[in-house]
Amino acid sequence: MNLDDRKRKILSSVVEDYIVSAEPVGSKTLVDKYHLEYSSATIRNEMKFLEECGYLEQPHVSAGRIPSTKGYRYYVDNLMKEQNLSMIDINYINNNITGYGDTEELLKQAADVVSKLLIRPTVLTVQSEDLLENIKIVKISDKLLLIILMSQNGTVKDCIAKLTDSVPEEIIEQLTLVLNQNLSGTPLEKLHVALECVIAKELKAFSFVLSQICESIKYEMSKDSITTNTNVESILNLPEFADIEKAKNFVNILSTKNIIDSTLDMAKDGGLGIIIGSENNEVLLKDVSIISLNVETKDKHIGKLVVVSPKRIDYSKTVSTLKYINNKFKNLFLNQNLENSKYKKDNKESEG
Amino acid sequence: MNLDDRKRKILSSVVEDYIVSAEPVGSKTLVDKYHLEYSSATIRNEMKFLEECGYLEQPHVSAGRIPSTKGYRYYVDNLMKEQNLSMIDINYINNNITGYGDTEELLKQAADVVSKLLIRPTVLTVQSEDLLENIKIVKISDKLLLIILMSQNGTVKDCIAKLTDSVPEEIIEQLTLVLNQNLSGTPLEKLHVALECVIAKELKAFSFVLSQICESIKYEMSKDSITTNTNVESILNLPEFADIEKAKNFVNILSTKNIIDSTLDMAKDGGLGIIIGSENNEVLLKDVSIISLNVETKDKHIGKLVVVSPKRIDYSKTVSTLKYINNKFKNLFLNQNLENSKYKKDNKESEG
DNA sequence: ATTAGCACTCTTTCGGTTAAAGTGCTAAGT
DNA sequence: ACTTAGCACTTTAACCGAAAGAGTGCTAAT
Repeated sequence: MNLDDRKRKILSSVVEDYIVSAEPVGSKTLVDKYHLEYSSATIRNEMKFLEECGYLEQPHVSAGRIPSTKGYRYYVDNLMKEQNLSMIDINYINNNITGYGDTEELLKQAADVVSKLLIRPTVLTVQSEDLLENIKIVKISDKLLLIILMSQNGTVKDCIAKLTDSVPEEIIEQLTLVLNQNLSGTPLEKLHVALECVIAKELKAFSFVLSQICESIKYEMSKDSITTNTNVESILNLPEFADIEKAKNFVNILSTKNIIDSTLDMAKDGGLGIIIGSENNEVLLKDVSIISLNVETKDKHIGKLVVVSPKRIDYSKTVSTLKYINNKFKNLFLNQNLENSKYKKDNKESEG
Repeated sequence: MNLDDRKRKILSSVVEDYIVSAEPVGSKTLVDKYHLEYSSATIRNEMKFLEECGYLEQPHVSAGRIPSTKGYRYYVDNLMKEQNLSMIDINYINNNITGYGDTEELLKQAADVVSKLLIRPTVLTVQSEDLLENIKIVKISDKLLLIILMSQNGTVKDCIAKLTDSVPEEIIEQLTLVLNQNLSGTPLEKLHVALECVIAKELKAFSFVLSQICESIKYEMSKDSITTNTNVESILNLPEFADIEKAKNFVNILSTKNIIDSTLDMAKDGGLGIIIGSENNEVLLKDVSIISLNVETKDKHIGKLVVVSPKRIDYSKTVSTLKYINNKFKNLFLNQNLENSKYKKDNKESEG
C-alpha cells in the first residue's frame, strides 16, 4: 500500500509520539508538537483513513490513535530512520564489552549492555551448532579433575569431576585421547548423546573413571544454554505495566521456556529480525515484539541476542544499538581470528 | 513479657492465619477456625490487650489484627514449632542439590532450591574469608591460557588470559610458581590488592605476560560474589504486591547493592539469623524480613544464604528448610573432607 | 471471669453526575 | 476539490454520597 507524504508523516509522528508518551495521540497534539501545516480537522480525516487502512487503532471513540501492528510494521519498513547512537551510549557499550573472557562471556556482556541501554529484557543463546574443538583434562588434586571443553567458536566451558579413587597421570592422558578421538567435531548440543556412546563403547577399558568424567560433562552441558536478563526493576516502571496483571503476563512469558525457545527459533538467519505483536505465531505474544540479532563474526554465527519488549519500543534505537553491537563483535574477532587459525595449526602439531 | 496460655494461643493463631491469608484476622475468624473455647468477645478483649502490649496492630478500627514486628518476634522466639518438611520438599531438595560442581555451584543450587520452595528471593554470597589454596595455569592454545584458582573451601574459579604473544611452557611454569609464592593463603577478597603487588614487584622479570594474567584474574575476581535469585514471576503473585508501587520498592531493595550487602553483614555468625521488619537498621527494610543461614561444614563457614521477604513469611517452614539444607551440606562435605586433607598433602609433595 | 448485644467507625462498593478529551460530520471558505 | 471552523456526540476518568459490610469496644447481664 502506498501512502502519500502527508499520510506517511502523520503515521510516523503518531508512532514516534506514542513510543515516548505511551498515550494515544490526538489530532491536536500532532498539529502542536509536530508542526504539521494543516488544521486538526484535516489531520483527523487522514487519521480516520489510516485507521480504515489498519495502520492505526483507537482504544475508544474519544481517545487518540495508537499504532496497530500493521502500523508499526509500515513504520519499521518504510519510515524509520536509523539514528546515530549518543556518545554516552557508545562509551557505555565500549566500556562494558571488555574483551575479557571467552565468546560466551562476551555475549553475556553484550546482552547485559543492550538490556541496560534499551531498558528491556534480553534473551541470549550461544549458537547451538558450535562444534567441540578439543578437550583437556587437568588433575587439580588427588581426586579432582578439571575438564576443559573448547569449542570452535571460541567458547570455553569447564567442569569438575570428583573421583572416588586416585588416578595416575598416564591414565588421564589416555582418557583425554579417547575423549578427543570420539568427541572432536561433535556439535555441543549433541554432546550428551555422543557421551553415552563413549561410555558404552569404552567403559570396560577404563572402568568408571571415564564414566565419572562423562557424567560431569553431561551435567555441565545440561545447564540451560539460554540466559534471560530480566531487569525487573526497570520494566516495572514501563507504563504498560501500571496494571500488575500485564506485568505478570509479561514476566510469565519471559519465564516460559517454550515461548522463549520459539522466539529464538524465529530469529531469522542473517542479521537482524523484527517480529511485531500479532505477527508472532504464539498468541501470548500478541502484544510483544521480538527484535533479534544473529551475532556474527566474519564467517560464523556465534549466538542469538534477542530483545523482548512490549510492542511499544523505540525500534530505531534498538536496531541501531544491535547493529553497533554486531559490528563491535566483528571487530573483536578480527584480531582473534588470526590467533584462532594459528591455534588450530598449533594444536594439530602438538597432537600429532 | 510473659503471656498466659490463652494469649499465647491467640497470638500464635493470628500470626499463623495471617501468614497464609494475608488478611487482618478478626475475632470471629479465630473462634471459628481455631476452635478457641471462648466467645469472640473474650477474644476481642485479649486481642485488645495484645495490641496494647504491642504484639498486634490494627490497620484501621473496623479491621482485624495483624502481627507487629514485636508480635512476629515473640512468635519466632516462643511460639513457633519446628515442622518436618514434606517428602515432596525433601525430594526436591535432594534432587536439585546434586553434588556436582564446586562449593560455589552447590551453594547456588541451594539458593535456587530455597527460592523455589519458599517462593521468595534469595541472596547468596560465598564466604569472603575463603583463602586461595593454589593456582594452576594451563596453556590451552598458542595465546590462550586458562588460569585455575582453587580455594581452601573447595571453590574453583577459572578465567582465560589472552596473550599478545606465544609463551613457552617453561615460562608458564615459572609464572605459576611466582604466583603461588605470592598469592597462596591470600583471602580471595584481597586478591586484587595482592595482584597489584605482584605486578609491581615481578613485572620486570616476566614482562607483560604476568601482567596480562593478573589482569584476567582481577577481572574474574571483580565479578560480584553476590548472587541474587529474584524469582519475579512468583513474588509478583504475593498479595503484598497487588500494589505495584510496593512491588517496585521491594525489587529495588533487591537490586540495591548497599542494602543487600548490609543484609549479608547482619547475618549473624553461627547458624541461623532472623531479622524482622523494623529490627533492621535500614529504614527501607522496615517491612522486610531477612532470614539468613551461615552455611557450615564441620569446621568452616562456606557461605551465607539469605532469604529476603516481606515480613509475612512462614518463619517455621523457612527455618526448617534452611536447617535441612545446612545438614545436607554437612553431610556432603563429610566425605569430601577426607579428599581435601589428602589433597593438601598431595599438593605439598608435588610442589616440594 | 465471660459473653451477648449493640452502637460506632472505617472501608469498600456502587450508581450517578460532571468534566475532559477527542472524535466525525456538516457546512462554509478558498 | 481540498481545507477548516464549529459543534454534537461518545466515552472515559474523576468525584461524590449513600449503602453495605466488617469488626471493633463497651456495657450490662450471667
